[in-house]
Amino acid sequence: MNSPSKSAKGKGKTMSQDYDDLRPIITYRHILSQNLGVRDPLRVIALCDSDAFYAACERVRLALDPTVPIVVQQWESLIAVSYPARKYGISRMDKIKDAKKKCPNLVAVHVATYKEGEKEPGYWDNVDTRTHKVSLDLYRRESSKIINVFKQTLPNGEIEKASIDEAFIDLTRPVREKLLERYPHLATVPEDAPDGADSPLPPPPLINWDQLGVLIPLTPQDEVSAQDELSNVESGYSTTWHDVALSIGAELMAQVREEVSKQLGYTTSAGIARNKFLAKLCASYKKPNSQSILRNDAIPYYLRPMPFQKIRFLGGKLGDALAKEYDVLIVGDLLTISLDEMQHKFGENALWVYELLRGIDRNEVKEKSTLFKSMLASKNLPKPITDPADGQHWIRVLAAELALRLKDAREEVPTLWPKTIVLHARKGYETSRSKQAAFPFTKNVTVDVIALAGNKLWKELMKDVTSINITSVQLAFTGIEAAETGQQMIHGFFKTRDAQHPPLKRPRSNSDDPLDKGVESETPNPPERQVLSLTSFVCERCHSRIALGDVRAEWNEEQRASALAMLRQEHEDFHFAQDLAGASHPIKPRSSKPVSTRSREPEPKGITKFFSKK
DNA sequence: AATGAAACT
DNA sequence: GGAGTTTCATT
Ligand SMILES: Nc1ccn([C@H]2C[C@H](O)[C@@H](COP(=O)(O)OP(=O)(O)OP(=O)(O)O)O2)c(=O)n1
Repeated sequence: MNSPSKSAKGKGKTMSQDYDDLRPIITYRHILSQNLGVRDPLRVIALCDSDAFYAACERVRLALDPTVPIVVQQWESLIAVSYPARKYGISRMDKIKDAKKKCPNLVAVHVATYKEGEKEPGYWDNVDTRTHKVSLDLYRRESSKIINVFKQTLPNGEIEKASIDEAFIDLTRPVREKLLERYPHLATVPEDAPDGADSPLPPPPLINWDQLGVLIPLTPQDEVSAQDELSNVESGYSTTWHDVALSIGAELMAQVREEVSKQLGYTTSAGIARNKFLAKLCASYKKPNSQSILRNDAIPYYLRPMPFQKIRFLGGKLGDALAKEYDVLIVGDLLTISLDEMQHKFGENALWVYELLRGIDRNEVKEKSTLFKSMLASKNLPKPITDPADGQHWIRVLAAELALRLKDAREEVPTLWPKTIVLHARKGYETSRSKQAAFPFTKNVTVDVIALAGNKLWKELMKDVTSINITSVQLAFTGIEAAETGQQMIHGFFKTRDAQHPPLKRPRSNSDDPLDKGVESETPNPPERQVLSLTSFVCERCHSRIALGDVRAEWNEEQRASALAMLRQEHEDFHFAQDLAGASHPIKPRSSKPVSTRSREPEPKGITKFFSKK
């Protein structure tokens, strides 16, 4: 089947040819190929989204029954509302007071917060936005647990974390495996096939969609009819092999979601379709705790009446601009705009918008787990900082968060390291200043090391400034990279380092803090005083004494210890860098193909920057 | 390197 | 609509 015959282009009418690739011919070659990527006619993509995520996390943490109406509170407002609570008409951004009015036995949990002096977030009484900082750590951790269940359940599925509670899964491979397993005759090209491997597959079987989720209807009539193949047959619909693929994808997703539910207690909603965009869009067709399947032939009916501002990337200014420019709201209305016309008005963006509207999305599901990411902790200050000295406090809180997060991240990828640290400070609305610096390559990224670096940046930021009125502080790691190949040496580095500095067996050593190790290792079993007054150390490798260049009188012991720890780490990094330079060169990343069409999610561009500096 | 915008949860 | 993230484009 090829595209429908061309019909004349008319104004104000959407053409059936707008959706012209819904039933591509599928051949043996297709099913036997491994790497067709976005051009695979049997591609199956899923988007899985956790229901009322923050609320679910708190519900699980508190071991509450899933039916209790629970809500996550942030100051006086709500940021997540469980489905049971939604039954009472409660919505996000209701005030907690109103919510309680609507549902007197509502369970309200305030988000965990960091507060002054505490290294870890907690659930405190009397939280206050002026003194506390919201912590999303629980949700991040639960999120990564869910991702791990995905990975473990679908060893062959490519997984891309899309947000704290969403992930795309490329099911194409596992689906094809099952397809061939279940229909082994597809694996061999018949002798009498007219075009050999390029012959079309034989007719597909009927599908029993029971238990597989909700089918998004093909037509208004289909909407009211029973969801089975028989009725489809009667209405003239014929199943495709891609439908079969989708149904297998749905099976897999049902399994995965069941695992998440069993292992972790979270319900999820998923969308299953031929590409990311459609998977995402149809995931919200029915929630909670459900999954929806969008067959290719259902795309036009589903997409045309869709308000396009619901589409990812069209939810913001671009969507507004489109709506305003053409004075329309739904996808169908935009189909009348020619590509040329759109390119004229929207340049760069035009092509992929044009394609999106037609259900085309060429983006791959790419595993980007932790790679290529930055890590930012920030705090808006309702009560602005006016004294530069007060910056320290918040920087320390942010540093604590970053330390925790990096530690968590390294549990999965131990060789993760941030190349730079950057501090932003915003005054009022607009006018933000930032300052960045290289971050030492070290395993022991402690609160102190981060805070010290942050404070240094803060000072640079604050100097040559008379009046300050900081309303927002942000501390971030950027250029976080994982050493992948040829990294035995880095593992080695970490190991030797630990071996060289084993925790000394001192009864009440706070051995949790690697900082202690370093200091102590230079002066075994020293009296506390002595340790605390050190301002230099002797390097075991080069036997020189390395001293702090600048010891400030106003430093307290903690600050001094931090400074020393950082100095030591910098010095060790220096040695490590030398070692590296002498060793065979580590990374050469995977191929980066030049193919890429303009897309909103550009292909990885500069992976080659890896280790490029000497 | 610094700043800012945009999009999203 | 608040708070927090992340990425990208521009300067
Ligand atoms: N404007 C927003 C949107 C979301 N979130 C947070 C709270 C949500 O729990 C989490 C996930 O966002 P979703 O948009 O996926 O919404 P929910 O998971 O809460 O509900 P749903 O079941 O509709 O996905 O992100 C937020 O803080 N602010």
